[in-house]
Amino acid sequence: MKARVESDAQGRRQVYEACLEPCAIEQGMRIIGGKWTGSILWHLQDGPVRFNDLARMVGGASKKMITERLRQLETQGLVRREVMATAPVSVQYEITEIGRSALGFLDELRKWSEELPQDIHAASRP
Amino acid sequence: MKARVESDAQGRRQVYEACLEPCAIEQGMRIIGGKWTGSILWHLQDGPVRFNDLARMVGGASKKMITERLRQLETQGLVRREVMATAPVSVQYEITEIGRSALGFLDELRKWSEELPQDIHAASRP
DNA sequence: CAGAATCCAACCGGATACTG
DNA sequence: CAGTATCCGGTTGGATTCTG
Repeated sequence: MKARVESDAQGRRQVYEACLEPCAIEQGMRIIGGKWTGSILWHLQDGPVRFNDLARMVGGASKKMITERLRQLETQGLVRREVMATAPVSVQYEITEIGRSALGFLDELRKWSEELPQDIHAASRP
Repeated sequence: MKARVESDAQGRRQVYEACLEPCAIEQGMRIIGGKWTGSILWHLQDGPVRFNDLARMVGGASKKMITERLRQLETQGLVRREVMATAPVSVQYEITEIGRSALGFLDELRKWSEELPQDIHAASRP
């Protein structure tokens, strides 16, 4: 999992590349690190939310983005989609148990992020 | 921080958009969610590492990427760069206290990712 | 060794307009 | 309401080559 650098008997350095592929951290980031993904899961933690409400809750994201992320989360099994047979049609999104299992460190991330010196966020813009 | 959907006395739904900007989760992701960023920090946790060693440890990343992420982490104060006056020149990268404070949930992320059903990772490719 | 420079194809994501 | 379709500029990131 973690690569090491050591020196052999002759003092030559050697890199043990134990983290070639797949790296769990990178893999995990590709699941919940996408733009808006974390926010979407976060806003689903208290129960099902309808599409347009979700789009409003995740401030700044376009409906196109919300749709794409939701589709991805659905195929990954982190979110469940339910169509209510009403008129006009209503669609609910609900977090699954797998999705819920990510909320723990999403909260860790939130706390970490909030406690950072403010200028760090400023320095994070391209 | 978290948006809510409620119904008023007349039964009309209302979205309280408490998560407009800045959203701590998104902000945090923009710091450590970048490609290779997590891996870089992860491989610095046991002490300073030289540039080329780091490039080998973070499997799959080009030197260009490693450089870019390291520069970003440096301006954000998560990583410290030290040039050793040797010949040929040697450059060390060391994690700072702020950077170290991220290792906690990076490890949470790693554990979460490792315990996921394998096919989820497969479903995460575009 | 530790990058910088350049090139370029692929992808991302916002804006806008349209639909059942 | 809950999307889909299309356009399109900007960014990303790999490959390659060069340097002190």
